[in-house]
Amino acid sequence: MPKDTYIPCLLQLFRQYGYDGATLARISEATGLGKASLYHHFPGGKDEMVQAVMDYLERWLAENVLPSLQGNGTALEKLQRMCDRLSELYEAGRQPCMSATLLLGSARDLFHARVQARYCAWINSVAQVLVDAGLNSTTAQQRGEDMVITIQGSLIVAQGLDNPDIFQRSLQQLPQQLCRNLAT
Amino acid sequence: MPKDTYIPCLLQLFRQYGYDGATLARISEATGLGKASLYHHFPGGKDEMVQAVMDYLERWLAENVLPSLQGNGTALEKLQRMCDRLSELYEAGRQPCMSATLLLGSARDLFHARVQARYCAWINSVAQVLVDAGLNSTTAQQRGEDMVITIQGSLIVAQGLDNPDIFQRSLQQLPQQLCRNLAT
DNA sequence: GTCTATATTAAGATAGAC
DNA sequence: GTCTATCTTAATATAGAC
Repeated sequence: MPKDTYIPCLLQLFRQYGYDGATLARISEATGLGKASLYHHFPGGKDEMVQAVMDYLERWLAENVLPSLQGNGTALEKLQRMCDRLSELYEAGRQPCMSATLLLGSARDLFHARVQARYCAWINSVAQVLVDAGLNSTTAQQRGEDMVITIQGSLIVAQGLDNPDIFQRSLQQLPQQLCRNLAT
Repeated sequence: MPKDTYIPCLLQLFRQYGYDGATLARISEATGLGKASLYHHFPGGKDEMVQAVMDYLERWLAENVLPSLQGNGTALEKLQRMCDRLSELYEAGRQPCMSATLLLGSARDLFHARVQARYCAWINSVAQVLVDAGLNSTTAQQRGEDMVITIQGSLIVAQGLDNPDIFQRSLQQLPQQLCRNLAT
């Protein structure tokens, strides 16, 4: 089997258990591959597995999330489309975010630079939508940050209260929050 | 030395490295105690260490955060005082939250129930302040949830962007957000 | 591309001296 | 209350057959 086959499975393990908790024993069991086979596909070990998942996620964002911000419609409509895609990615609040899991653990330094770059790109994309809709760039930047804050926070609280609805409610209110005081 | 001496050090390790990443080797080095001494203070091992840190945090919240909600003043003033205390706890955004770190890792099941109870208590306390100020209870509950969402989310994003100012800005805007459309 | 078998290191945990 | 020494298990990783 080509190694791409195992990426969704690896995503699942790393976002649920974190870098340390996703042991080769668990990975072996979940993928159905022996440890030696895993090293055949990923000679760099877990480090390379995480990088491969990040490649996959970056592709997914580039093909699904960012285009929803660039199509037709008002800023509100664009952000609503984006939120629909994010709800898929996080399975309506049932799944944590891998980047958050990696930031909060011993592997932070390994992956921090890449997570930071992705957060920046995402924030800037949302800010650009708001600037195009007439908002000043300082406020637009803040609201881009607020978007990631709300996503990440509601995923944590959904985990903590064991209630995915909290994520869904936050996501549903988010586009209007980001577009408040906007002419369009 | 009494075992309480080591709690702040343990808090630091668990919130930074998580349950798996805070190895006995690291704990031994940071506390200056040998492994056997650690088991003298905490016979239950890391599990008991985390529980002791949670005891400490619950005491800290009960003595610092909750009283700031029960003193004199408007709802806005109460929430501002609470945010000042939280800024101390998270060292102005430079430190992650231990409960989030524990929720996003392999030890989730061990500590989830206790984290859930604390989130609920905290949300209810804030909701009560807003109800007392005239808000209906459904909206007050939602805003209590929004408070934890904003705290947790801004701590994650502060870590991700390596910029604690994001936490400080969110915290500074939070009380007014929670009190919006309020008569008082 | 997958396996069995194994090497190596580090993890959590305990015994018993001081 | 702290230590050294040790045990047991589990972790990452590799060699080499099929």
